Amino acid sequence: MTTVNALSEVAALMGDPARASMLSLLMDGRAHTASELALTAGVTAQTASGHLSRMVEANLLAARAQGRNRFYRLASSDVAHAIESLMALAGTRAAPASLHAAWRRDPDLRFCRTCYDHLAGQVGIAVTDALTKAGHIEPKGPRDWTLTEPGELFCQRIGVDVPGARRAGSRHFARQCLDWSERRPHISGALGAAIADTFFSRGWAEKLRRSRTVRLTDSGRRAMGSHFGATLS
Amino acid sequence: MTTVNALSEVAALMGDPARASMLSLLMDGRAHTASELALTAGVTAQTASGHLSRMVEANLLAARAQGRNRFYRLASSDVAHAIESLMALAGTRAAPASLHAAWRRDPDLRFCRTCYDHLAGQVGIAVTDALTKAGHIEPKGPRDWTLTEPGELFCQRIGVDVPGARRAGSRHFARQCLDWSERRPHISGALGAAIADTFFSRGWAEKLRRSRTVRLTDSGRRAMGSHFGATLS
DNA sequence: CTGATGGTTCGGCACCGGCCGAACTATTGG
DNA sequence: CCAATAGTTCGGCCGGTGCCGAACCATCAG
Repeated sequence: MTTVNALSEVAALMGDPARASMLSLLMDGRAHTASELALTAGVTAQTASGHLSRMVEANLLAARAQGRNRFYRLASSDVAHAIESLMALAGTRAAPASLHAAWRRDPDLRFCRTCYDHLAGQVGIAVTDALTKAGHIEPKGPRDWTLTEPGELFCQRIGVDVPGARRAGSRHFARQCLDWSERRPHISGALGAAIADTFFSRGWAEKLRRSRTVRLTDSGRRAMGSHFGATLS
Repeated sequence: MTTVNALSEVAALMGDPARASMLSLLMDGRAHTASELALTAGVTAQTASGHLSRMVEANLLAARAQGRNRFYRLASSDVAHAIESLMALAGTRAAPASLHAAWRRDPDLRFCRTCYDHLAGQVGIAVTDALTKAGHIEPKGPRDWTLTEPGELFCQRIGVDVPGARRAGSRHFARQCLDWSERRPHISGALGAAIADTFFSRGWAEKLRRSRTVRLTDSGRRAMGSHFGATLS
């Protein structure tokens, strides 16, 4: 009963095209201003303002005032995860042919992107697969992983701040997040974020402006081979 | 762009209270009739019918007609996953399956009964699940199974007359029949009947008079364990 | 202080979509 | 063949909500 209402309320919030556009943009994990979000949603500022306050009210978004701007971001990685799950569903919808075309249209996004604050797409999957294959992470429960002792050493070696990730409050440490383009779980949670940080700080990857797309640098490609034993198409 | 629309469309479907109620009920993984879903959603049959066809259209649900009922179930585990993610956002856990009054009224019938000439109820489901899990039968088409080579040997070993079943005229050989109490498919058709015959002729089960209820004998319970690897409540 | 920019609140309009009554089809059982 | 039950389609009503114009705060630059 109550859970039903909660489900419909949350889903209804995501079900409006304008709000869905905003959420999509915010999937890059960054904070965006209200006017920026209004622009991408194709509505006026006052309409966007209404949408945004409703989503903050429902704990989908978090807002932060800075100067005369207000920045909005996803409230938690759980929100990002739910959105990814819905996008995965959209992939199964009717007319697979036309949808395939949509995928082809954005191969870079499928190759590597941010999902909230961790890596997704083929690169995210490749990293996750490599960690699994090497025994660095092991499934624990239906939606989590544990970092094994060799995994801990490996992370230390490539410069992932594991202690920092463990300190990350009540956040899940190593979570499975369903990748909508690859349709398989990649690693998220505090550890997933720490790994992504490593990719960016070591210059293995860089965020493209105004997009969730991430470009893997040449040194990033070499790192994928040497550290993760992965060959990317 | 395309992915945004897809996101909002899927979310909007889940965002209606009536549809959310239906999806919540279907989270038990079983198939439910249209009228049952209408009842729990608190809408009339015609309204429910509209909702259901829209969700089938969007590949959220799968429908199957049987007799004069239409059974609806979640189209895939991905759908269940997405719903659970949304529920997690609201901090509420998915409610456990609600028990139907009919189940409590006749637990024996629910445990084991004949469905025309084959076994149904928990035992029918357990047999079917065991055959599936062991790779003895495999789904073929929307409503049939094929008997694999190991399955053929297994049947021969426990004394199921497979050649006789194959000879059974124009009748379907191995058919999926939706179980009324378990709401999941069990095996019917000529092979299902032959399996039931084996249960009766080997003294594993016996029909109760003036009833569809079937009693599993002690040797039947042992057989369920040894041949089918199933533990029954 | 004044003007400019970013953001929110308010009020009213217009449209979408959920709902039901009524009528119709299909299956089952007697 | 008829009655009962399950389900769908059609048409029209009505409420919720997304939208914008206008007015109203807040911050910053000069």
